[in-house]
Amino acid sequence: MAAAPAASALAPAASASAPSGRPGGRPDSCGPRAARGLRELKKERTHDALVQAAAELFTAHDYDDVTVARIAEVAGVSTRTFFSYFPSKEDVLFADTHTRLEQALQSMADRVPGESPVDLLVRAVRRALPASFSPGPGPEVSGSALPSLYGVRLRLNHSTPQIQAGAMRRLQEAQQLLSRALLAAFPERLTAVEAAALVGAFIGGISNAVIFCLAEDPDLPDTSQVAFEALEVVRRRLPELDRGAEG
Amino acid sequence: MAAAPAASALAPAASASAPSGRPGGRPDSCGPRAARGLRELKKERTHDALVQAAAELFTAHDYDDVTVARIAEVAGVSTRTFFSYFPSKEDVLFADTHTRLEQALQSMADRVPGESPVDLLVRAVRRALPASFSPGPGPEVSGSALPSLYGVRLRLNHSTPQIQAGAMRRLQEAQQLLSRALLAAFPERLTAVEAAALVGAFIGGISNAVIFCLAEDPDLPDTSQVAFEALEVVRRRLPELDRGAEG
DNA sequence: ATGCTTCTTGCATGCGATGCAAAAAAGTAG
DNA sequence: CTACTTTTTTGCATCGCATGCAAGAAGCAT
Repeated sequence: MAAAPAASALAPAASASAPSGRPGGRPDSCGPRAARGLRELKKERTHDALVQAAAELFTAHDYDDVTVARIAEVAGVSTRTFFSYFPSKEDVLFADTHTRLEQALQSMADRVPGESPVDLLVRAVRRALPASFSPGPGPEVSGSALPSLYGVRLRLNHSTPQIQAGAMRRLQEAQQLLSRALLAAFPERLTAVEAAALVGAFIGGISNAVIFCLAEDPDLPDTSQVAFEALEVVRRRLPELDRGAEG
Repeated sequence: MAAAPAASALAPAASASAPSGRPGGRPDSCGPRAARGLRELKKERTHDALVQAAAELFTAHDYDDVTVARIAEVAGVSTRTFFSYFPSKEDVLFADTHTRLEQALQSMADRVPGESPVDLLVRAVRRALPASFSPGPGPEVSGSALPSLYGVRLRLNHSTPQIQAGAMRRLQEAQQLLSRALLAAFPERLTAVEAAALVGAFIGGISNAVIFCLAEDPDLPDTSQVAFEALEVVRRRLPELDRGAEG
């Protein structure tokens, strides 16, 4: 359908999901189906209903043609309640993105002895990539498989600047956390600039390649293929592309 | 004061500045002071007045505390008129960013014979960098020196997610154009993925390093120093950081 | 001046988002 | 089951951003 962002791919950041009121995004950790009380259970149900409703509506209509009131209506709650689950209309679209980032950060945490900084970074990125580009149902969050918010984001990203901007900002925040984690894994060997430059180079190279190719061909079959190619370019072929010659 | 974005640094994209009505951003090209009629002159004056008013207000107050109505009032026009000069409140903050991108794209156009792809890219980036990080008055647009929107962006960028998002989106669009230009400069030697990966790696590495360092120390004296360091890391030290050893 | 074009302005409208207080539901005793 | 506390939902009012429209004002030509 549409085209632009590998940005949404690598996930958002650690922003608190609960706006003001109590009914936070979801009963925090506590295993998938360990709802202790009826309260927690209904909160989870409402949360999922809102995401589900949003996914369906955004699949069928443009971003600006879907009102928060309509999402809430389909989910069976009042408009006001929506904003006690998500701080903005935009956020419901990124409800599933915390998982990938946490995976990547986890990879960063357990580092293999002989590994180089780039090794570690690449391993973390590789682990997050496949889940980021599968157009199928996103990683099931909390037992009930949510609809593919990734697919919706992918389509809305070239049609709606606001979504593209939000995706890029979240990707940026993820890079900050990854940089910090990489620096923490190699406190002796890396400076802050080196860690951040490495993370930015790999994530930036991959995401820009995917976005660029999607802009050329919106119906690109395999985006993860492009992502892995770009990864290799940044890691291996960069010196070669720095050698002068006549093209 | 504040902290985050080298993003705003590299400028925005080719988005049309005029929303709906005629009174576009500014009489397009036609030299600094070649106003042919009274119409064009007043348009330019109003445009600059709006930017000036916005810069002053955003310098003194937070983004959300400055209403469009107030900006228009200070500029001496009606609220409605603001939106015939800028499509949104956000856009007035990025009124000066087209210059740097055009500079970089221009550098891409005239390529030196023996130059490698990385050479060319680095030259283009190097040319855009200094202008991007000087906290002084931005590049004077059209004769009258406008106040430093860069400084305002820098401060608002860590306090206002919306601005950070907008800056990242514009940087992303700039990367798209740079990728296309680089590919056009080396049609035989580069694939689309390679060109995009290169651009993304360098811009991503630099911007993430600057943002990361600014997050650690908001009052960092010389951001361009960090930028050039990051550039060298991506270009030269990447292979070294890929060699396994005990840290 | 007479018209034509272009820009400005005010008005009405719709939507996103927040604060507040009342109503409803869940949880906890007794 | 009843009474009481806590939490969640809801409606309502409000504000700001943004757009469309039509009337008015200003530049501009003949």
